[in-house]
Amino acid sequence: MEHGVEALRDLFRTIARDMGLFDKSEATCCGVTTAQNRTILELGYGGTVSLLDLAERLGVDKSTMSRTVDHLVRARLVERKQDRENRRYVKVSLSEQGEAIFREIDGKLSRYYEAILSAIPEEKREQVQQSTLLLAEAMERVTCCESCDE
Amino acid sequence: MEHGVEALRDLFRTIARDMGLFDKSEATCCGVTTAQNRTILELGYGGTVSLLDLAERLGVDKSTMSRTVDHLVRARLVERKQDRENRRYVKVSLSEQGEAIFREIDGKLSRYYEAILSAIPEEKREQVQQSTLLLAEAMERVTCCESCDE
DNA sequence: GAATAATAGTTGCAACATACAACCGATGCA
DNA sequence: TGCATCGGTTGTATGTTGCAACTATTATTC
Repeated sequence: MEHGVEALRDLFRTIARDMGLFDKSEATCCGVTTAQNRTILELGYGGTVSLLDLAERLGVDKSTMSRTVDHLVRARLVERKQDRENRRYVKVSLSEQGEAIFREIDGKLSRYYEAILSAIPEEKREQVQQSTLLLAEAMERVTCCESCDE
Repeated sequence: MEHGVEALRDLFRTIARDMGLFDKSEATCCGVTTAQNRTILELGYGGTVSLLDLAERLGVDKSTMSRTVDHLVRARLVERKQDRENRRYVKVSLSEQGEAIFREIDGKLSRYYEAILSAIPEEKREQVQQSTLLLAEAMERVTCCESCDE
């Protein structure tokens, strides 16, 4: 079990690396930067959200988020709307063109994960999927209960 | 199996998100940026490498790499040395202080993955580790054989 | 062996990402 | 009514990113 940590870490290093590379290629293919890509995905999956919400989900400062949204608005991919109920809030959502880009990226992602699944021996797929779920749950529990400096 | 792709993608979204957040916190905790952090890790695990090699592994342009190394050299964490055999090459390696930072980050990573493993039911750990290996192998095969636009 | 090509790296440039701090307007609370 | 808080934006400074042009070094070709 002890040496297993090292192995797990190594594996995650390659996984993170591969995901990062795909992330980049996927973004540049669609003519957006990776930060913009992540924003589009978050909006595509999560629907309309406030700017601060968006910043929190992506783990960036609200000022950074504001400017990334600026770029996307200028590119006509995203729309800013003031919330009528509470005028402090800015509701951010995908435009028509933004939705199109989202569907394109989403399709790329589906094909990517489809390819990964296909590359796993058929009789192992069930096990891998179940394990991925366990892993995701474990990570969720760890990241939300742990500060960085202890 | 078909709906499994969607599930897998969703899981990976949360995994990628959590890893990204940890990546960031781990870097800022040690006083370096995430790009610098990745560079330090690559040098720590991979030893002395050429600049172009480093750029390729991290998936960035050589100019970007050159400048990131600049910053690390200025911060005394990394050393540049011309290769005597072939004077075109620049050998990049961690300095004494760079090694120290690396060990610090490496320790953080170990504790992180240790925590994740601990958060997985004991009787499932073996399975999860095996699955992670399968997944990493599958991703490796997919990313290296696939262009982004098909 | 000299001309040429290819390779490794650096630098100029322009755009974007990033965080912190200061600020502004809107809302909540006392 | 006045103060605090909250959501966002803007100023500032630094880092990241890629493309293209450049230098220096090595390999190739004739």
